[in-house]
Amino acid sequence: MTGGSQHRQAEAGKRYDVFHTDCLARDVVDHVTSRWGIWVLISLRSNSLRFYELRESIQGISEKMLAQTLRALVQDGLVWRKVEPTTPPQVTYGLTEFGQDVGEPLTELFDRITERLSRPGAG
Amino acid sequence: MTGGSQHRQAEAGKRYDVFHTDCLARDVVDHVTSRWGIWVLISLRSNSLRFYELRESIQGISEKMLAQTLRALVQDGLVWRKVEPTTPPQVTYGLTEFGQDVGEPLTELFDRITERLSRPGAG
DNA sequence: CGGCATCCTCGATGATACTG
DNA sequence: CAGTATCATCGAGGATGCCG
Repeated sequence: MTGGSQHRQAEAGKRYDVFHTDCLARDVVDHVTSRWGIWVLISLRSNSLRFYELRESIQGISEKMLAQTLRALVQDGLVWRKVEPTTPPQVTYGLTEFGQDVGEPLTELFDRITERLSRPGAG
Repeated sequence: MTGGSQHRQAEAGKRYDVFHTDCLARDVVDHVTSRWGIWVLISLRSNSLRFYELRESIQGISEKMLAQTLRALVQDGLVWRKVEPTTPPQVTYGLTEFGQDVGEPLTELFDRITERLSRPGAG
C-alpha cells in the first residue's frame, strides 16, 4: 500500500484514501465482507466449530465455498484451524484474537440491521 | 423471515438462524457488504457527497456500479438522495439515520483491520 | 452532470466426482 | 469426515453510447 496507516482520519475534507486504492486492508475487508466470510465469522463467534458443523450452520454454502472462505480467513489470520488426525479426521475452526476483533463490529452491524428491520415504523 | 428478532443471542449452542435462511436482513447485509456498498457508506459518513464526488472518492468504481449501489442503499433506507433541478443537474447523497447506524460498526470494522495490518508483528 | 440501456467478459459460485 | 479437482453456469461488473 502507498499511504500506510491513514486509518481513523475522519476529518472532513480529507476523505479515506485507503479503500480507494490497492491496500492490503482492502483484501482483508473483501474477504471479511465476502458472500460467506461474514457468516463464517459470526458463526464462529460463540464457539469453535468443525467443518461439517459450519456447513450445516450456514445454510446454502457449498463445501467448496466454505473451504475456500475458510482458507482465505485462515490466511488472513482471522481464523485458526486445528486438525486432529483421528479416523475419521476432525478439523476444527475458531476465531483468532484478530478474528474476534473483527467479529465484534460485524455482529454489531448485523444486529443493528436486524433490529432496524424488526422495528415497526422503520422502512 | 421466520424467527423474527433473534439478534444478540450469543448463547453457545443456539446459533444464529437468521443469516442461514431467507431473511430481509440478509438482503440488506448483502447490500451493505457488497463490493462497493461498504465504501459508499464509509465515504458518506463524514459528509454528503455528489455523484461525481463519490465516483472520484471511490477509486475503481464505475458509474454503473455506483448508481446501482446507491439505488440499492437508497431503497434500503440507508442513503437519502436529493435532486437539485439546476443545469447541470446536481444530485447529492447522504446517510440517513439508519445509514449512520450501520456506518458506525462498518467504520469500526475497517479501522480494526487497518490497525491490525499496520501493526509490526501482526500478520 | 447524472444516470440508464446495451453488450460483453470474466470470475465467483455451484454440482459432481474423487481422494485420504 | 474433510477436503480437492474439474466442469458448467450465472450474474456481477466494465465499456460504450445515448438522453434529460
